[in-house]
Amino acid sequence: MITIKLPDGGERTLEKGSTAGDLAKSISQGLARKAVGALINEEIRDLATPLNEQDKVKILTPDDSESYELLRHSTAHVMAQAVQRIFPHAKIAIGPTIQDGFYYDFEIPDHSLSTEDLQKIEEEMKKIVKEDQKLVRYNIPDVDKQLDEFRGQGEKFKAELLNEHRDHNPTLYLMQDKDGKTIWNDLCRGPHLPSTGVIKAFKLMKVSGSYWRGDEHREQLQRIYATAWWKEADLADYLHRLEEAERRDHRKLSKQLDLFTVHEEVGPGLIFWHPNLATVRATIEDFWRDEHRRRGYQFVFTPHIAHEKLYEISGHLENYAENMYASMEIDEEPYRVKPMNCPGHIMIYKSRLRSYRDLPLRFAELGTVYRYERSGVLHGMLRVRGFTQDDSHIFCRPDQLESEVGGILDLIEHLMSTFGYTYKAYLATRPEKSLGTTEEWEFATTALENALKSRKMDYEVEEGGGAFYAPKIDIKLFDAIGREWQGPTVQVDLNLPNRFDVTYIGDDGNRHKVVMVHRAVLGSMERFCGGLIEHYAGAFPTWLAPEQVAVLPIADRHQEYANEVVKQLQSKMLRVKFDDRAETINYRIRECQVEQVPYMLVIGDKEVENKTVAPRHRRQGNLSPMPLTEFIDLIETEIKEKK
RNA sequence: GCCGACGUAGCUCAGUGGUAGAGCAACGGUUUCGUAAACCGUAGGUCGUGGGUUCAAAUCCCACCGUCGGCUCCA
Repeated sequence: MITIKLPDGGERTLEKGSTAGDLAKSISQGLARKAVGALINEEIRDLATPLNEQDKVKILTPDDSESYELLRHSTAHVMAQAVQRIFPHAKIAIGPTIQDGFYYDFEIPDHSLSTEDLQKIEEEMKKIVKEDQKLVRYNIPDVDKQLDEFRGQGEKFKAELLNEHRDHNPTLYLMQDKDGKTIWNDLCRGPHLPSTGVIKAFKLMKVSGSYWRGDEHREQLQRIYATAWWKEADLADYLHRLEEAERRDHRKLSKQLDLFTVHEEVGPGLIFWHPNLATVRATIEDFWRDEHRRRGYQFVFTPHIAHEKLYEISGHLENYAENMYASMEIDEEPYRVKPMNCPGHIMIYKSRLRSYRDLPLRFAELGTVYRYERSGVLHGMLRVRGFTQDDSHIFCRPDQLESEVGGILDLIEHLMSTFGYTYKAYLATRPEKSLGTTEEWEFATTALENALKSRKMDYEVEEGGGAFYAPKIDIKLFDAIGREWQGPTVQVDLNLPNRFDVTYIGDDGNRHKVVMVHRAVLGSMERFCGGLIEHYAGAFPTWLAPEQVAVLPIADRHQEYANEVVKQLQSKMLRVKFDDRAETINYRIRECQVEQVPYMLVIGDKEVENKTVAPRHRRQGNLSPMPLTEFIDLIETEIKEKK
């Protein structure tokens, strides 16, 4: 007999050789019916896994979030089998689970998968689900024999993987029909559902290209992305979430709200900011400058091109050339468009001797840079070739590093919460390939970590996730619908101070290497504003809105007073839209609603007579009529509070 | 860059070998209206670009440009 520990702290005694499934049965018939797998010592396993003495076991049912792993992985196998039924010459590669679903890669000679194929494959998958095939784990007893079999079938990818995993107890998962006959198998470490019959709601989403092992020099494969859920309702929810994301797509909203364009005549990845979005950006930049002044930053400006010498010293030509634009000749000398602002800021630092008393120096610049991105990765405003970073470099003494990082984190938290983002920090430590000494890395990493701790910021350590020249804190943002965005970053640069020999004179009269911190809070104006559009779904809060208030006289006889209102609002620096076109009031209100103007002031007989305005808020609807001064107070307060 | 899809009026889209269409927007007129689309009319397109097939091409073929979805999440 063996004793098994249950999640509620209880124990259960079973016969030796019992499986997780047996345990479920011994607990209750209901649980056994619902069971799809087990969490054994914190690991997701098959229901058929034999248990050992003192195992901690939790039976997994569709109510447990861990069960999605099983569902999606098994559905991936169902899909692979379906694809091979329809395309017998298809060779299977890998099929892992991903966020909300899974994919599977195939090599299908002479056929490109289309949307119609996806439908056919889905139909075939439904059959396999109906057949209720058993998924059985099978230890490969003779690897060479199995390799021969895979090779005989032309399953070269499986053969390659098996050969690599030959010493790790490789397993197959057999898919068997009602009579226990194996009709399909896949090299897989599992775990899996007990059978395909429990699979309920799935949908094949899209086809795309991929490479075997992500290597562009190897076989080009076709990938099918899919999603799977325990209930149809959950699938519907998921599809609805995708629709919501699509509704918020900044490229789509840009057309509706006239925000930005890119032009074929100009080139891909180069953004034209139209007045509406430029207003948003300028407002953010003003805020950004204010917050930097408040924190002792100094603003600098640096040239957009520089002699190649600069990038030779910085090492960018050596390590970053593939992202830089080609050299141009000026007076027979080679110049480059700048891909980064750091070397420029170092030039300013090095323009004179710096004393320890001068430090810290905090140089900040909204610096525009140009980087080559492969054509296929460009994406609206989020991935572009020319962009403006809210860049800053802090030059400080080692004893100042921790408090400087603390100051940056304070700025980050202030800015991000103003925009309504929640966030989480990641501390990325030294990667395998890296510059610098162990002491430098330890010193810098500890300073970053201490700053996080003393601010009580929630963070996770990403071992080896740092840049080759710097440990860093990366902050991930979560937007209004819970999506994750790449956010602020703080890096302690262990490279450039050496390359440029950036020093200060210490109180001992000697030269010391400066500590250089590189940081961006918004990242780039392009990506940040693109993200904001989606975060707010185009409805910018009043302080950012391109047009903050619209004035709408009902009829011509109200124009004079309406004009008066417009003047008053403008004198308060409010961004006013005056719409006295001969359209119906309904029409003009609708247009403002579509344009997401926060406030509309309707002016009719009553308002003229009482010298009031009748405000309508884009979300709250009509507010009670009030004197203009009262409305100005209201909107000014809102703007001041950055709402 | 690679795989796949797509490119028709400012926008959203219809048109699959035989004279380019609709709605919205724009423009002109009428309407002067109380909280999400008044009415009538006008104009607007070398169908992404270039080449080819054909008596005839938005439509079929090729090349290029651009856009979109992917190409990291390891059996």
